[in-house]
Amino acid sequence: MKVVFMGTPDFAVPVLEKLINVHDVICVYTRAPKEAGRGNKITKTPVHLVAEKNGIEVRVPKTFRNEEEQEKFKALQADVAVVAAYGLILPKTVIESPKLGCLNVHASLLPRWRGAAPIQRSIEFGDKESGVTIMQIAEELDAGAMYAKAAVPITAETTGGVLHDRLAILGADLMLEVLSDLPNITPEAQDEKTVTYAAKLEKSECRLDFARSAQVLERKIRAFNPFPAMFFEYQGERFKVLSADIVDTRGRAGEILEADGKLLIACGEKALSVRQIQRQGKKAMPIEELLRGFAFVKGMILHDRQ
RNA sequence: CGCGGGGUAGAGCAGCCCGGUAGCUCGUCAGGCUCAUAACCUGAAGGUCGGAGGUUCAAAUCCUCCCCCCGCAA
Repeated sequence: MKVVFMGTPDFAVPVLEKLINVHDVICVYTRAPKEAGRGNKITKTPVHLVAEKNGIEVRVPKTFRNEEEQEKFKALQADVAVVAAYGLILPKTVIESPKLGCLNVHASLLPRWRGAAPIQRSIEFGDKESGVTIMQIAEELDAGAMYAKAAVPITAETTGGVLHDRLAILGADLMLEVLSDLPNITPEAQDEKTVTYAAKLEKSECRLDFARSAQVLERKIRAFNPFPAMFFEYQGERFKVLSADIVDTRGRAGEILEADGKLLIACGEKALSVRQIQRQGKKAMPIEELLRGFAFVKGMILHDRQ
């Protein structure tokens, strides 16, 4: 099939790569390169790089609102468009242009967790499972009828990063399955009553608020590992906490209960024993390693707000 | 030229500002103690202080350039 692919971040890469193996990807749309990272260097998107490597035409329109861009899309005469975390709103004319429509892969079991950060939110809110959904693109965000879903369990060890990578591959495989039998599948409408929304991740929610319970914080730490990562400040330095265990101990919220061999911090309810930590300017490491050369003062209170 | 931190023994850190025999915690090895142990005691090995120049009687430390890692902001 003649496929147009639209996607931007790492999550979209496995889908694109698998599509290239099986179908005729005639054009790739992605977000325009922009200044990013240290030094603010111009950086192409992960999808952009993969497309280039495979010699596929890359288009980076800023918007689809103008007719010219819409016409250019139609002129491709694609059989189907596959969209994965593209980041641009598609107007109706574009959605309806490919013969078999536009398919989207979304990293949740819709209608739960429509929106920007479904992977992290599912872990943060203690869901027992997550998954991917292949659906039609509709004008309303993530609201299209569903072709297929695949679920994966969320365990006490599931981090945002691990789940992200797993769903990216699962989504890619499921997308290919659906494409192979597309005309014979009848999409199922989403139950609007059970819709939830996954708000995008904000830096402001990454500061550890030790007044909250250890359970809530541990889930957030796990969901936000490795990115954007929860952190606390100690003597003006920032420390990311990549993983932690819940310990049944009490203390004043934010108090360093132990700092020798382990780092135990009291929370509003129970306490957190830090496992993986990253000091600013340093690499992530097990807490025991940092503690061999760096001393936290026992009894000090880590404030949630400065 | 976005802002900033860092590269010192296998690991984690101090020392650098105010040049003068390279140090701490852990690990490793050997021995001792112990019913025993990730415990304790004694001893040992292990470093061209990221690289290259420069200043100096003398550079981990001061100056210049380069390489690598990371945090922040976008």
